[in-house]
Amino acid sequence: MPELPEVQTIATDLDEILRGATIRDVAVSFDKIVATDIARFHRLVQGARIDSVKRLGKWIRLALTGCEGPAVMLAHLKMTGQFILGHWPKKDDAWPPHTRAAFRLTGLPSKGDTLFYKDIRKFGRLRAFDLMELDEFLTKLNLAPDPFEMEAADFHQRLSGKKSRLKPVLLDQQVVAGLGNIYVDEVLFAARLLPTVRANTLTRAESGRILKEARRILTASIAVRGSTTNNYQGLRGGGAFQSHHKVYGRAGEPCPVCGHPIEKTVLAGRGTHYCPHCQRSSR
DNA sequence: CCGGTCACCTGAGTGC
DNA sequence: TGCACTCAGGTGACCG
Repeated sequence: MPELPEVQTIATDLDEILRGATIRDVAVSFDKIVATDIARFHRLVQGARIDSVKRLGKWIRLALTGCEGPAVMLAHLKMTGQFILGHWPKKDDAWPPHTRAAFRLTGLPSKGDTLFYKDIRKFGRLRAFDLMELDEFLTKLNLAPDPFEMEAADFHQRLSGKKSRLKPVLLDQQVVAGLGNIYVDEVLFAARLLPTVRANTLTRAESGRILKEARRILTASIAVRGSTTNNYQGLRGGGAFQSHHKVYGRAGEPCPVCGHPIEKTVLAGRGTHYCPHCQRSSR
């Protein structure tokens, strides 16, 4: 579901609400959602204080202080994961629909005492680590910096090492973190480059344009709490950036720049939207 | 290294 | 109404 702006919105909200709270109870109702050893997950998380919540690419990172010292919970929402605040169910009450895990907290300002992790499609994953394990995991993940953290020269260098088309390269979280299917299409439209262009053929001006447009679009989206299509709900409702999408989800509609109908194809297995008139392979 | 396909899952929308 | 089919904001594994 979420890409950088949506994850940023969620992490910022969670940080504000959860910072300083303590996790009193943990319940996991779908075991596969926890991708590290589940008994250890409980040991690391139960009783821990939440020190901060931050975004890392499309990951959410909760810094914890538990009985065994510092720990970290990483969450990846994949397509349909959500964090929602609510109330710990009384004895026989059911969990809210699609609840996969729940964290009962003390020290919350209001709005309930429980953080629910919901996930319709069950693709999302929660992990808990001590700091050494985290280091090991992040090394394996090899996550690239996001567009705000990356210099233009570094970005150009990374693209110049890839023979593939721009679409799959920009989706690759080891090349640049945070972009997903919506924002890649939007960024390439703004940068006036076709998604089929080979990444290693770009000039510095072209790669610079991609990075600049990525920052501009992501910033604009964060300012309105991200894009909402189907399932995304932040802690305070959905975002509004979908109404600013120029090509994503607009196949057949006129291009906002030239009026030519927006086309949709499949590239790298993903629906890909573009204007064949405004977007070119070079120049 | 690259591209294509599938797997992981559920639900919404569409067309007959 | 019911059914079959397609598609969905992500990623990882597998194969040629």
